[in-house]
Amino acid sequence: MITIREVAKLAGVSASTVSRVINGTAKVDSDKKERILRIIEETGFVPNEAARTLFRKSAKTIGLIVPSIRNPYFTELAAYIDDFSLQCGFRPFLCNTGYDPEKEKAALQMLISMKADAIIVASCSEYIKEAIKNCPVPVVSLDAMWSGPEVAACIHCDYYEGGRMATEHLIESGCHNIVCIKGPQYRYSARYRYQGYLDVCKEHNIPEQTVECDYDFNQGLAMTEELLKKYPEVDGIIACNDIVAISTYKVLYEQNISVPGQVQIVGFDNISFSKLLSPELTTIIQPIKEMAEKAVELIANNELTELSDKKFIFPVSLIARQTTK
Amino acid sequence: MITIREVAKLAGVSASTVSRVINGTAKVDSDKKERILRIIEETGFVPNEAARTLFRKSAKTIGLIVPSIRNPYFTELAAYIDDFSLQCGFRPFLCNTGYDPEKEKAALQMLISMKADAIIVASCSEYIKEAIKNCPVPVVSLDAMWSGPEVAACIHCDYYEGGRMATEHLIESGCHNIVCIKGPQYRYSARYRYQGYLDVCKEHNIPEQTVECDYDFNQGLAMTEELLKKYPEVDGIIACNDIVAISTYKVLYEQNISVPGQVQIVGFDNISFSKLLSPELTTIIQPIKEMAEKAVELIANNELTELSDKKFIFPVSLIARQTTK
DNA sequence: CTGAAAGCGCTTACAG
DNA sequence: CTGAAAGCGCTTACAG
Repeated sequence: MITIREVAKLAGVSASTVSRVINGTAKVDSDKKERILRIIEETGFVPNEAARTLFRKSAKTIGLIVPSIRNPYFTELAAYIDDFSLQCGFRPFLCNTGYDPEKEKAALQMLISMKADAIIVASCSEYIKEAIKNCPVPVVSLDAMWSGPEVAACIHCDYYEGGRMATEHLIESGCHNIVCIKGPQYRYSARYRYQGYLDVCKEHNIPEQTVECDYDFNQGLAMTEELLKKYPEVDGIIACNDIVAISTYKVLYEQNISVPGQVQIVGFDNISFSKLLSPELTTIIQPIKEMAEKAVELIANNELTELSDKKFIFPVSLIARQTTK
Repeated sequence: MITIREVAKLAGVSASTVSRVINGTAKVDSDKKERILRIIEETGFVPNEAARTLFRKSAKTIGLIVPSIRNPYFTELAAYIDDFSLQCGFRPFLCNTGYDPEKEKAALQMLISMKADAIIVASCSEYIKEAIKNCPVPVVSLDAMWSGPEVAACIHCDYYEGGRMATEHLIESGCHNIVCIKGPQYRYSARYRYQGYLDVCKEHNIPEQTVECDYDFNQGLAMTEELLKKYPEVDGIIACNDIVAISTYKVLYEQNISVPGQVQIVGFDNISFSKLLSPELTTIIQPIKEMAEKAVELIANNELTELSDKKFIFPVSLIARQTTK
């Protein structure tokens, strides 16, 4: 691979000068500039990023740690972070953890060693807090209600209100027997949505009817069957996320229970697939795009220096489609 | 950030020695070793990857360029490449191009500048060939039937046979009026699948009935409506991929045309979503996992040095689910 | 078994 | 406007 020194030699100038035209960091005689540019073009020279990173102590990259890229919710999140990062002149670096706390730590470590400028952790468990504590680069928590000084900023949406909205919508749509498939309760998103459901039930004097389920398709299948046995009168289901809502629909479909005729369904997340389904899924929208944008913006604008505990809570909304009346 | 020199000083040894224990690259006195390890632990020292990369001229990373991470087919591919790369001691680096040739080139350039050890390009158009030609690192083409010396290896599956299988399955399932929604014909995958359909039609003396459609949901919606007008007698549809198959199902669902009762559908890809749908989608399976594994394996085992034109063609298979009888 | 030295390829004060 | 020098943090011959 050709180096900046060789380019310099070919152009009859010093490496400093070549560097200056590449980076536009100082005025350079236009003749020389042209020559240098031509040589770069001809030789296909590209600066060695490792050397640059070593010098500036920054890789100009934003790390993103997600539990699973296979989950379309995170895929979308990643896609937005990707776009915004690039737009802001950062390389996005995506790490999958498969929900494994050890891999979360490993990813964090790797990103640090690569001189990432900031790290966005999406939907991580609290286990990682410890590891984040002495992280030398700012960490932004996305889609998790962390508080505390570990994290430079915390961006999430109003899970509680989402839980309320879903329940109220079902009531307004004529449901009398609402069952909540509550998500994994060690997660804030699940806990707060459930609380929203609970409060609306109390306000309306409706009994609490629940089963619990991970954010997982197959478990969604199993829990829906259980739900049907436990609450045969059900006419409305709040699924803990869209994936589980899709399992729910599947079980209902197999059992010839009409949706939304006999049972109505609401999901959470508005993953892109939710509107490809037939019937299209009614769901709670989290403004993923805006949240992703905010995260990158904070990093790019360097608003994380005096860090500690910035919080950004985004509103949710309900989109009524075909699984509710 | 603490450096290896500071660790060395704290441990009362030289940087060389610390380096040796970190990399296990030579015997070190066990007392010193222990001391060094303790200091590393205490200080949370992590080696600067940029410096390492600069020295060894390799970032120990595998670049992956895909058209769109939002497409679940590529997401799955990326997830497998991710896992396998990590297992082989490489960092996976994912780049999205949004089907933009300029971004493909930019991604390639970036990966080169970062000293990636190899680059996997998935489903790229032929435009990128030119850029690949003088790529200093080996490029593996995945899911595209490129030939030629630009590429160190070419991994894809048997598109033609896939096209045949889909058609034959529909015929065996009792279809008499099969319409092929052929994919974008500038893509090998689409071209060869279409050819397979064509040949089976000829063999069975069935008329060719087609519309053309990008690998895109919304266009799939539009083309299905067109198809229904153009061929009102249709009783079997071959969609160019699973996403389009899902659009097709949607249009049929909205028009109260029963699937598979009145119209049967076959897709291509077996994206994870295809079996979450109700009814579950009959589709042609490409062994994505095996293809991803092969790509990483070639790179990790350094079988690409004498490069040029290694070809690996994987067999496809059909999985009959609920959209065919 | 261990350390001093050189070098990976860049960039930016520092002189001029 | 431009070049020589130093340094970013590692690793590996090279001596010992």
